[in-house]
Amino acid sequence: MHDPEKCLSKVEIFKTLPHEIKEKLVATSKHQQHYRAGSIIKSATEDGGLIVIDQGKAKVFSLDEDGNEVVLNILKMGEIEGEGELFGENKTNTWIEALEDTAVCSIDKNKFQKFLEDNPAVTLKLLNNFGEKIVQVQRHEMLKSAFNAKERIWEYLKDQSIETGSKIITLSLKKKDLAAYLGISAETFSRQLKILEKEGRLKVKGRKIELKEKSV
DNA sequence: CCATTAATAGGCG
DNA sequence: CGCCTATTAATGG
Repeated sequence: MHDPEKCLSKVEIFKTLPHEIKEKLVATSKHQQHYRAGSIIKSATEDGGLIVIDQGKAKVFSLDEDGNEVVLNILKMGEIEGEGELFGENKTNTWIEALEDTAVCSIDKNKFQKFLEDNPAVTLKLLNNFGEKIVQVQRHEMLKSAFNAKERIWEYLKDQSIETGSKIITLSLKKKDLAAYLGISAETFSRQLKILEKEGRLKVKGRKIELKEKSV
C-alpha cells in the first residue's frame, strides 16, 4: 500500500520535517496518481501545483517557435517540479510527460502556500532548492548551445562519472530519451557514441558505458 | 512464436 | 546535423 508520508519523505526539502508537520502536508496533497509511459502528467495550460515524483521518471519540456520539443529537465524519484509557479513564474508553456510508468503526488498550490506561511524553514529550503535547479537548468541549456553533439555526450558522461564516482556508467534513461535531453536526435547520439568508442575514449555495452582512463 | 518498442544503419537535404 | 525509412535487437505475452 502507498504511504503518503513516505512519498513526501523522498523529497529533499521535506525529509527532515517532524511527523506532525508531514501529516499536515499529507492532508493537502493528492497521492499516488499513476501515469503510463508516454502519458502527459501536466499539460501546458494547467497548473499542476507542486508535483512530486514518487516513482518513475518524467521529462519537463516546452515547445520552441517551430513547435519542436525542448527538454528542460528530467525528473527522477523524489524530485519536485512546479515550485516556479509558487513564485509567480509563468509556466504555461511547460509540459511534463512520463518517460516510464510513473506515480506522482501533487500538492495544491494555494494550500501549499498556506502551509509555507506556517513553516518558514521549509520556504527557505524550497527557495534554495529552486535556486540550485535554476542554475542546473541554465548550465544545461548553456552546454547545449556551446558544444556539438559529440562533446555534449562526452560532457554528460564525464559528469555522470564524477557523480557516481565510477568509470562505469549505467544509463538511467533510454538512449533516445537521453538524446532528447541532450538536444540531439537518437540517431546522432548512436553515431557519435560509436565514434567515441572508435576513438578509444569509451566502451559501450548496452546501457553500460565504460570511460577509458587516458581520456578522462 | 507474434507484436511492440528501442537501437542502429544508410540515404538524403 | 536532423529527418526519414529499413533493418536488427531487445522485450513482453
